[in-house]
Amino acid sequence: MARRSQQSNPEQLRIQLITLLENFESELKNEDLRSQVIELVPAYRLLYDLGSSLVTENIPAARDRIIYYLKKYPLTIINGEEIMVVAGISEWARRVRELRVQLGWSIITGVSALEMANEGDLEIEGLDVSTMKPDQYMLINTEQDREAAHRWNVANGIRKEKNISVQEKLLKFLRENVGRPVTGEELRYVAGDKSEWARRVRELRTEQGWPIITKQTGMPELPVGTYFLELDRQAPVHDRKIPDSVRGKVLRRDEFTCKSCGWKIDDYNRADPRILELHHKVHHAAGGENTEENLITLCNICHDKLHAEENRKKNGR
DNA sequence: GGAGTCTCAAACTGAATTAA
DNA sequence: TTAATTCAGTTTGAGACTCC
Repeated sequence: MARRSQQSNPEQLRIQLITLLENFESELKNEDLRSQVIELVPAYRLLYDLGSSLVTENIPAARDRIIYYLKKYPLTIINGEEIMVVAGISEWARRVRELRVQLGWSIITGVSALEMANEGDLEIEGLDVSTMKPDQYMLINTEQDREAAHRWNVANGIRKEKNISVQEKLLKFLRENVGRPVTGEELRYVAGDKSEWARRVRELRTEQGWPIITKQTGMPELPVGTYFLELDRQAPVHDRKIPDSVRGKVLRRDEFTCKSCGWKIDDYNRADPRILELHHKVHHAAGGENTEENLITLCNICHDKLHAEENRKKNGR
């Protein structure tokens, strides 16, 4: 089936629709169901056209009208029915998906919003995203991510892999994108839409020590709902037990800055892909606790140097 | 003729409802 | 209360049609 022809004058469409519905009064007296249904079909067509004609800019494609509408109201919960109206096609959900996964627009649905909100990865001032329904949508970033098509192909390959856990798939995708932000929707897709994917991501961060950060857990300039694997390396085992709450407080106290060399999270670039780590002043092995007082922020370069120096002293070299 | 656009159909999932 | 069923929404490959 191909695209339908579209008329663009809303007032003309409105009048046509009213005329059609008025004429339908006599059809209602007709007892033949099929005849009634056939008479009503043009009204559905007209309603579709009227909805799409509300976008007064000359945007012929339904997909473009959808993103136009979402960009007009970013960080706003949009009902699926609204999108249906401006799209003016029956398969509007298919178009939303293409915009999201193939064209790189950060459109989240209620399903992923809830998952991310539950893990504290999606906080938007003045908005309770956890109340979003599965058929509600939100554009969280008005900038298109043009690398998304490539990432989508990578994600698709990983998603289809057999005999591999959801967590392993998520980690594999993140490691394919070290130093590049990925969206929660992409992670959900990689996970095969299994629930609890956001929890699996948190476990990778807090229990397995992968430096996966979000707006809330270390990189304030990241867009909401975005995940970022800073470096392809795990934190040492003893550093993996630091609670997120303590980690966040120490990073904020130290202003996301290495207390040795002054490297800041803002200085991050792929040519010098450092990460910020927490160093125990009194070593974990010596009974040092995971408290704010006993932790200090260092970049991984300074952290490694410090431990190497301490080992040299310990070995009398 | 090819790119772009759109719909169909089937498989799948989770929520809601109903029956036992 | 639990199991079964229904419903609604999502995803995806395939293919039809339009436009340039």
